[in-house]
Amino acid sequence: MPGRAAYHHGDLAAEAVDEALRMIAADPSASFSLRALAERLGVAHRALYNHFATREALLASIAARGFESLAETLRAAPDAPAFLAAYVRFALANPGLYDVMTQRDHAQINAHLGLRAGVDRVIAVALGVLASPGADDDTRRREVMRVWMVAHGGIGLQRAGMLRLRSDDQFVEEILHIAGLATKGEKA
Amino acid sequence: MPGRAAYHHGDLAAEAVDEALRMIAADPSASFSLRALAERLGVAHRALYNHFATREALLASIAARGFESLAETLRAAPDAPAFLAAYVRFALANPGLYDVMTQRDHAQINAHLGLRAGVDRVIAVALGVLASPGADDDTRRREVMRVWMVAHGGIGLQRAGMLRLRSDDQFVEEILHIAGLATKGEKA
DNA sequence: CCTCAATGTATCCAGTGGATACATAGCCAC
DNA sequence: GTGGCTATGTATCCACTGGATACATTGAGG
Repeated sequence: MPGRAAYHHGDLAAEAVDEALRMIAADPSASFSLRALAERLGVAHRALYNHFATREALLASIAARGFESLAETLRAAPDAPAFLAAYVRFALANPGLYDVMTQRDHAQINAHLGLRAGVDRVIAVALGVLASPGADDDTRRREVMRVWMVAHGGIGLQRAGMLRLRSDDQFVEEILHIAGLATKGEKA
Repeated sequence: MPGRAAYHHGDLAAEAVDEALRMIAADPSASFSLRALAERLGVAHRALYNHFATREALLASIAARGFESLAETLRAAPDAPAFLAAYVRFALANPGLYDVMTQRDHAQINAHLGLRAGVDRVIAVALGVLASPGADDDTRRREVMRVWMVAHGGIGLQRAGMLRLRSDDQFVEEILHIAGLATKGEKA
């Protein structure tokens, strides 16, 4: 449980998440290991279990931080094309983190308070930028989901090498086109 | 490599892929293990390495079979809504396999011949069903990519529990709506 | 028959997530 | 103070993983 001050180490829970984020950013392809994290923190690997019940719980906390960070990034987007571009660039710039964020198990998202909150913040920002102000809730939700699905799916396909696009810049331009949010003439 | 007839076991390579598909279908959440597979085949776990250089190579072969199977399923779809519905249902019905298919590494897809071929077959079918016959290649490709991105992204979000849709049927109906493909009597 | 390469086996290794048992350190009640 | 309580961290073990090396078996072709 965070919030507790320093006993031996000084808030190990927070430091663990910080260091894990650094490790994941440094080498997204390497699978994240509790032992490697513990070694970097100069701590017995078992110490982490005093703060996170399982490895998955730690990953959920990392994901939560990722969604907070993503929401903050997206909040700067003035319109739909900027939103989509920012989302895609975040995912491509932080592939390991994006995986941790989006590959959590169904149940975990609702179980982990911070994670649920992070996801909801992203959705809230999206509703503000992407949805038509006057429309009913169902329509607004669908407008958001459409962009989200295109973005999430496009990222997955791009990273899997299914698309034949060379650079990430090219991909961003292309996905704006595909989503119907062309950079010049754009619709809702 | 395959093609070789029975020495001790009878084509172990083919049997390994078959049995692996069964295991993945039986328990998608369980992480696939070479030892468990070998035990089911009644063979030393190291024997598999005589046919597949690494675990990833085996997974690539599994993915190739998955794409073949998917292409065959999709070929029956008469129009775009049916195509999208069939794709989504395939993924939701075979979650473990779909993960193996879509989470291969970029380089692997082009390295593994069968895998590349399987992906291309799916794309070919998609072009036939989803693209406007008269349009130029860029437009046709984008039409396919748009549906593919919505499908792939939607599946990922649904499975991650990001959407709030209860049943898979509900999800199929919703994604047809979101993709702008009418929801009249379609069912797979 | 006899060689030889393909195939399968035995055994080892380092690394993993996780569990149990124990040591330590700070806080509070007395 | 002091003694206990609980949160924290450590030591050690376990079953399991992917992978490597060394060896046994098998069957086909000379």
